[in-house]
Parts: sequence; structure tokens; C-alpha cells
Amino acid sequence: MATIADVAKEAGLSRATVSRVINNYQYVSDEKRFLVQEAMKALNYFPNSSAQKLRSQRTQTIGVLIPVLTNPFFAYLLEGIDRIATDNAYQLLVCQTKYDQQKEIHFLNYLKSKQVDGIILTSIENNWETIAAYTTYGPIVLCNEYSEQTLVPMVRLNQLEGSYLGTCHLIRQGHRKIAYCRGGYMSQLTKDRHAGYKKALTEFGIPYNNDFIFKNVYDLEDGKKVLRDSLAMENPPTAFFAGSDQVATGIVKEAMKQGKSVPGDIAVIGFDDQPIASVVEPALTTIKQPAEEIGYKAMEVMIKSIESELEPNDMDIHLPLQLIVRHST
Amino acid sequence: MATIADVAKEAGLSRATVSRVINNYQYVSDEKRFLVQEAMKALNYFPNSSAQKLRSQRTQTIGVLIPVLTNPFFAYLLEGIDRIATDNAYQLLVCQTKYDQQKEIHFLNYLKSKQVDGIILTSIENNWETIAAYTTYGPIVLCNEYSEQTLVPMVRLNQLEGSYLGTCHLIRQGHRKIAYCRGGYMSQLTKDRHAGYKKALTEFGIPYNNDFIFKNVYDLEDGKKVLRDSLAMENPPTAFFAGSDQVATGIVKEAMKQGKSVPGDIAVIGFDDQPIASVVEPALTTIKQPAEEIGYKAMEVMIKSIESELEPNDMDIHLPLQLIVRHST
DNA sequence: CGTTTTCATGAAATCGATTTCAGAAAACAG
DNA sequence: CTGTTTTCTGAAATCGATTTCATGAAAACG
Repeated sequence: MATIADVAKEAGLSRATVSRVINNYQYVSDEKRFLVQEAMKALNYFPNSSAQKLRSQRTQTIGVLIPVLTNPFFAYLLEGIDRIATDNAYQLLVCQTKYDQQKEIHFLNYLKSKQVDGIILTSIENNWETIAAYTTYGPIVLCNEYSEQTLVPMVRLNQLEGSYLGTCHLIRQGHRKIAYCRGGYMSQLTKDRHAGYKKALTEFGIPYNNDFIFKNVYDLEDGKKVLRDSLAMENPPTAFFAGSDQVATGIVKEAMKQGKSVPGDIAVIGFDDQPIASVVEPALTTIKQPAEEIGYKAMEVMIKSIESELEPNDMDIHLPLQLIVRHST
Repeated sequence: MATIADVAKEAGLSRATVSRVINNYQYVSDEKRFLVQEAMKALNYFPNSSAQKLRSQRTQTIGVLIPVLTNPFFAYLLEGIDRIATDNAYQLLVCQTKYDQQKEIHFLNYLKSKQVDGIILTSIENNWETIAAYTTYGPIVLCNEYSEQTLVPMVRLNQLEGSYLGTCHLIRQGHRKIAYCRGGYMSQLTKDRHAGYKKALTEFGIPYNNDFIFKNVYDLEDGKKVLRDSLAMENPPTAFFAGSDQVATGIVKEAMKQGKSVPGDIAVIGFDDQPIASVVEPALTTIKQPAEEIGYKAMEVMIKSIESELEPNDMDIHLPLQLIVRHST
């Protein structure tokens, strides 16, 4: 593969001038510019990107840490991030953490090795102090998941309001025994959702029942298990608030299989509004999260961060959540 | 950020020795190795990855070209690729082509700029000669999509057999008016599927009807439209063979909405066996494609390619397809 | 017309690592 | 005890670009 020196020789000019043409610097005469371009074509030249990165100290690459690619919510989030990245000539290094602390640290170190210009976190596995330490090495943007601090920009939804809305909806449908399904680790997002659920119960004077909290629930199969477990209870819940549409779908499918009617016997409400939510029968009532939009904003803020154009109100961007009522409630 | 020179100074040794410790070269005395490690810790040193890549001419990065991230089939494919990549200390540069020729070329050029060590193609947008020209610059592996050549390794399924199996199944259920939905561009994969469909018809003496071929059909909404269009036909098909579970789901949902019974009035068969296939009611009969396994194999072959350990039978790996009969037929 | 800007180019330094080469010290063999 | 091989280390070259600095020519200015 030809190098910049080869091109310079071919064009009868210096490496500096070739470099100027590559980076279209304004003060190059049309004549020389043409010579360089011809030489580049003749030699089929492409600049070595590692050399460019090393010298310029810019990688035009953003690391995106996501738990799992196959979760549609994150796929859409990534789609949003990618859209803005592509428009601005940035590349994405997609890093799956699989909800693992070590992996998260490993990927954060890409900032230290200058492999990426910045990192977008869509989930948080380590405690905040650990992560905060990395802000010295490059911009970090939080999206979807968040933390109670103001050190790095965040793009988020009001999760408390989301679960509050959903729970109120269930209560207004007459339910008083409402189960709530969540993941394992109590992240800020999880805490807020939990708080919204509790707030609704409290407002309507419904006692909080710890037996109605299902933990470590992530996917469709987990949802099915939740429903089966609940039926084995002495005093089972009549409504379920799931942490994702996958889980909600699992609950609905299993309920139907067990001969229960939805929403007659059991009401279910999901989170996300993924395509699956309108496919399952009955279609899911759900809290819509604008995944792609979160991605757009996060990447926009990241670019501003890199170009030091961050404004105060970029630090905490809120996007609206929306209750979508279908037929599962 | 500290450099290798700082570490060398701190440890009272040369840069070469530090480098040897980083790359754990065997001939370094325990004493010096320890000194270097201490110095690295003390300075919180991480090697600059661009410098490493430039000097070693290895990026440990593979470019993966996929049409769209939000299509679950490709998400699972990517998941498979990522699994093997992670296990072998490779990173993935995920590149969405959005079925665009220019973008595909753009990403292939990463090979020329030595930004990636190799490229995995999961779809093909340009003609084969164009792509073949890039094999000079680094290994290319074809996965899922393929071409009738033997220049680069391929990991694929017998698509002809897949659609043949599916069509035969529909015929055996008594259908003779069978529609077939496909995308726009006639790739080899699309051609083979089409051939399998035709082959089944021919074997059972059913005439091929061009009106039953629906083109440019990709997602759920397209599927719904197909069903509506078909109902407007004078002599509508009684069965549909869809190119993906998304499309099949759209057909099923719309059929139910239009008051048709599935599979009573209309039978539908999908492709992929995505999660959605078992969620929709009635659950889809489909041709299961082992997406993750394709990803595993593709990345394994890529690594072999890079390490020049490719064997003749790695050049064309076939994985089995499977007809899964559920309730939509 | 002399002086200051602006434009255009090249030589050389630089980014931060790895690798080659050469030589010293230690281990081993005869 | 000498000669050979193996182990260990450092100086310097190298990977392939960009950037700084210097310089001369051309244009603009008063």
C-alpha cells in the first residue's frame, strides 16, 4: 500500500502539501492540488488511519457501551446513536457489557488508551465514583441510565413518572394487587421506577406488599416464570407492571396458556413500546420510551462535548414518556 | 497521559524493555518486569492504541457490515460474531450499510486505510467484481449472503432447500395458490430462495404465477400491505411464503384484522425463527436460520484467515436449516 | 514605491509505540 | 578453562501520517 511519501514523490511535491490536500487545507494552489489528487488516484492511495489518529490525537470513534445487542430497546437506541454518528463522520465501537462490571471497566479504559474520543454509557454497572474517575480521560455521556450527579451530561426519561403513570392506570382499572417486575441491580433508573410505583400505591392508599416485587426478571422466559410463580401464591396479584415489553409479553403469553383471560383475570402493562408490544394478543398497554430519540440526543451531546461546545442545558436532557393504552389492561 | 518513555524513565529502564513487558515477551528478568509493572501502576499508564496499531500493523478490529441493526436476524448474527470476537480479543467496528452501495464501498475502504484487519459481509450490495477487488487489502468473509465464487470464505445456509421445504409443506397442506414475498435486489440468496420455491411448484405440477410474487417487502408494515393487496386480487393466493418473520407476522396480523382465519383461510410461513415468531397468534411456521451459529463460524473463519490458518474446507461452510411447524399453516 | 499581509510550499520535528541489531552477561558443553 | 549457546537489555530505526517553523512570492496597503 502506498504511503504519503510515495504520493509526494509521484506528484513531485512534499509530504506536507499532500497532507494539506488530504485535509483540504485552504492555502494550496489549484495546480498543486490537482497534481496531488492525480497522484493519489494513480497510486490508489488511502491514508493510514492509525497514523492519522496517532498524530492528530483524534480517532473520530465513539465507544458505545450497551448491555446486549439482541434486546430491541438497545438496538433502537444504538440505531439512533449511529444515525447522528454517521451524519457527523464518527464511527462506533460497539461494546457489549453483558451487565458485567469488569467488562465495563475494560471498555472504559479505551478512553485511556485513546482508542475512542468519548464513551456513551447506556447502562451503569459500577458505582459512580469508579466511573467518574474516567472523565479525566475524555467525555462520557450517560443515556437511558443515569446517576444523581451533574458531572457528565445525561439524556434521560423521567422513569419515576413512567411507572407512576402506569401504576395509576392499573389502579384506575380497579386493581389493588399490583405486581412489579424489575431486574437485579438497583440502578438509579430501577430505583426511580420503583419509587413511582410506590408513589402511586401510596396516593391511592394501597399498602405496599413485598411479595408482589419480582426480581431478576429480564426476558420473555422470565416473564412466563413470573406468571407461573404468581399463580402459585396464596393471594396472587391481578395486575403486573413489567420492566420491559419482553417480560410483559411473557406474562401475557403464559397467562393465556394457563387459561386466564387478559385483561379480564390479569392485566399487564409493559415498558418500551417495542414492535412486539403490538404483535402479542392482546396488544400491550405500555410506557413508550423514545429509544431512537434518546440515541440522537446522546450522540449530539457527545459531539458538542468533544468540540467543547457544551452548554449548561445540555447537561440534563429530559425526553417525554408516554402511556400507550392497548388491550392488555 | 503518560507515555512509554515516562514509564521507562520511572523504572530506570529503556522503552524497549517496557514494551517487552507490555507484550509479555519471555526474555525479561523477573526483577525488571516487576520494576516496569510498578512504574506502569504508579503512572497509571495505558499504551496508546493508535501507536501500537501503527507500528504493529495490526488493529485487532474487524469491520462487520450489516444492513440494519434493528432487524433481529442481524442483531443475533452480530451477537454471534461478537461472542467469538470477544473471546479472541478482537473488537468490532459495526457498519450499517442500510442496503446502500456507496456505503458498502465506503466501509470496504477501511481495509485500504488499515483501519480493520478484515471485513465480514452479511449482505452484498455491489456486484461481485467490485467487492473481489478488495481482497488484496485484507481478508473478507461472506456470511449469510453469498456469491457463486470460491475466492473468499463463505458461511451460509442452503437457501434453496429452505424455501423448497417451506413451499412443499404448504403444498402438502393442500395449497396450490402460494404467494412468495421477497426484497428488491435479486441477490444470490434471493435467487436461490426463489429457485427453491419454483422447484417445489414444478415438482407438484403447479404452474408458476407471476402475480403471486410480491417484491420490495421487508418489514411488518410491508407484510400487512401485501395481505391487503392480495385480497384485492381477483384470484387471491391462499398461502404466503414470507422472506422473514417480520413480514409473515404482518401478513398474519392483517389477515386476522380482515376477519380471515389463519391457517383456515390463509396459511403463512416465515423465515428466521425470531422470537416474534412464537409470540404472534397463531404462532408462525417458519424456516429456522441459526443466526448466532452463522456468526460464530464467520468470526472463526475470519480469525483463521488473519492468522493464515485457513483450510480448504473453511472456504464454504454450510449450516442446516430447519422447518419449524407451528400454527400458521 | 516601500512596507506590511496574505498565500503557498518544504524541511524537519513529532505523535507513541514496536522491532531490529548488537552487545553484555549468564549458562552450558566439552 | 575455553568456546558456544541462551538470556537479557538498550540504542536507534521505524510505522505513516500531521504540524510547526521558516521562507519566498504575490498581493494589498498607505
